[in-house]
Amino acid sequence: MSFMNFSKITDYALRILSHIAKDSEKVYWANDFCCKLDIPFRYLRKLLTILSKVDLLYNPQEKVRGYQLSRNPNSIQFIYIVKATGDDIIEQKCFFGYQQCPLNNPCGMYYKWKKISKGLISTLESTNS
Amino acid sequence: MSFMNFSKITDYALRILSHIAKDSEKVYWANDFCCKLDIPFRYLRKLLTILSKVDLLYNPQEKVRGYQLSRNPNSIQFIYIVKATGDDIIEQKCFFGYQQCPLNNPCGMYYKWKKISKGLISTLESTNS
DNA sequence: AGTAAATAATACCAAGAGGTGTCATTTATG
DNA sequence: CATAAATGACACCTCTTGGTATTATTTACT
Ligand code: SF4
Ligand code: SF4
Repeated sequence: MSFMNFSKITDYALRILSHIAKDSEKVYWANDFCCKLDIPFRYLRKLLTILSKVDLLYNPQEKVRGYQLSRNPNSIQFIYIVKATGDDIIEQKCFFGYQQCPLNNPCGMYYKWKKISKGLISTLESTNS
Repeated sequence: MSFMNFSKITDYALRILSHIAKDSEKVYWANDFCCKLDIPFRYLRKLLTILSKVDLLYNPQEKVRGYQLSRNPNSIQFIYIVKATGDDIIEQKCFFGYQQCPLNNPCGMYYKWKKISKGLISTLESTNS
């Protein structure tokens, strides 16, 4: 029952990385996020380890707790976060949800949908955390 | 794991109504759809009764089987179908998925997201089955 | 050293979407 | 009228996402 939505996990990842980017020198703990970002604490903790594994976050030093961005915030495009958390941004999806187009020629929605899709993707590519 | 997707039921409804619109005089049976439109038969049957109840389809005459559009195909905008099958197209959704914006001022994504959202909605409004 | 706190790992749980099976009813058709 | 086919209604199932609980481990701090 949704349309222009990311999955929850993507929403949360975007919130976290965007929040960290505001002060990317600081070392953050799970506690720093949960209240401000409206993410259930246990789920947040799970998510943080996921983000570490896909190399968006890391523990800054050996034997030190907490998280930082794994690289310069300017180089983390939103689209990378979206893809890393599993949302499939497909360049051109069928408006009717067909896996395989049953038509021989593009239907009336083909170009309109493509245009929207392109705009969306380029926005996600041109913005960073 | 999805982004620019409708729900399955919306996809199916779009396929059905779009298919009927090609020859809106004909009276259709469930059988006419399932093979061509790639919808599981039992689910299709359930969906057809739903579409009848929300007044997108109707049984053309009393005591006659089958389905037709309930009105002129030109007057059935895609956005109406999308809404009727439960997908919530909200005029302006938060990019980060917040229910309530935690910021005082619009964030960097506000206007970009709004623009995409508007384009999407106007496309769905300006196209019909 | 000893305790508190942060994290990792793992299993489990809940709700909803998508899909199937069954049976009863109703109409078409011979 | 009798039979086949289409439909409606309803229960049930499965899989994924989102979320919780538990336990163990590791580091910070006194
Ligand atoms: S042409 Fe139309 S039906 Fe075919 S894949 Fe493109 S959007 Fe889908
Ligand atoms: S300003 Fe940004 S964070 Fe606030 S509701 Fe709009 S998109 Fe969401």
